[in-house]
Amino acid sequence: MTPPPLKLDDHLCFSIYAAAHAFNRLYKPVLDDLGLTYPQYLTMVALWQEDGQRVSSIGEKLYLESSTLTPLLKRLEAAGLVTRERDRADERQVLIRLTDTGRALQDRAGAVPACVLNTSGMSIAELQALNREVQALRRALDRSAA
Amino acid sequence: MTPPPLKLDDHLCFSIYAAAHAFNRLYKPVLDDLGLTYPQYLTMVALWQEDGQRVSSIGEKLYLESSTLTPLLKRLEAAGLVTRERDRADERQVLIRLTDTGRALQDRAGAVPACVLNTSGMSIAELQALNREVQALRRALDRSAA
DNA sequence: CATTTTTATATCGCGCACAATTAAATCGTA
DNA sequence: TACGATTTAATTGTGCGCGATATAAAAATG
Repeated sequence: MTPPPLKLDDHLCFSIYAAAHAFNRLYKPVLDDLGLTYPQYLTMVALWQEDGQRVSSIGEKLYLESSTLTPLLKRLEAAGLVTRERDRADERQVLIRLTDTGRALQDRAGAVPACVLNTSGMSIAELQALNREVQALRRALDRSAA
Repeated sequence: MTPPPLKLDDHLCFSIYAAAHAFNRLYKPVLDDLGLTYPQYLTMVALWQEDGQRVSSIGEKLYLESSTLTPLLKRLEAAGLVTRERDRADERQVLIRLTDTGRALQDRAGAVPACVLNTSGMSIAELQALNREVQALRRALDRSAA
């Protein structure tokens, strides 16, 4: 009486994994226009929301480790979008701040979420509802991991 | 009258992206036990469902390119789970077949989807319903990309 | 005040993930 | 048969993403 083996399409994890790739492909031309990768875009969104954050603060919001963020932030710095500066009060911390160029990029960044609305054929309400469901799933998966 | 800038949590793409990472973290200990990474697990699921596929056939099912699959399949071959053999009828094609070890691994692989049920606190019906919604989202995003 | 522990970021190694390119085999059509 | 177009997989280069570890600063401890 072993349970029947799950097929690919029965895996919720796979539909999530595949949807993440689909978003990446959809965003690719728009993000190329901004000169950003997708994780870089998320980092900029976090900084537009609150400037002058520490590396670990960004990591907590994006659920990413410093081993991922440090090189990513160096690339954003090389692109002239952010500055990386040690906090004088606590030299362990590195403060990430937007440059004028980085701040200005926000004006063009609305094209990213906009293209989801255009191409998915789903309404804002539908997208918001699904967003809440997936957020609840993530929280449920994270709870056990803690 | 520019639209207000979207915050991180307003992004459906981000909840999907973060949920994919959460699955990875949840699966990590179980997959370590099987000696597989997550994309390797998906590849094995595809082969358990249908043995003897070409590289491109696996790629179509997982939405992955040969540049991703070729090294991944070589690692599965090195682990003794699959064989890679050129089709004699058409030497361009490489047929991927399960070894006895690879087939046998399926018996222990049920632990992977099982741990979602255990830790998410969601019912099978809820997980299936969300799966269908996310699948529909992926299809909607893919349609425009074609 | 010296030692230990904790905290914050950086480094390294491995495995994806994809775009662009290459190389080889097959097919289509003259 | 010839030969350009197509198909199939492999290769290369860039950028994540994380675990393990290193380094340095700050805080806690005695």
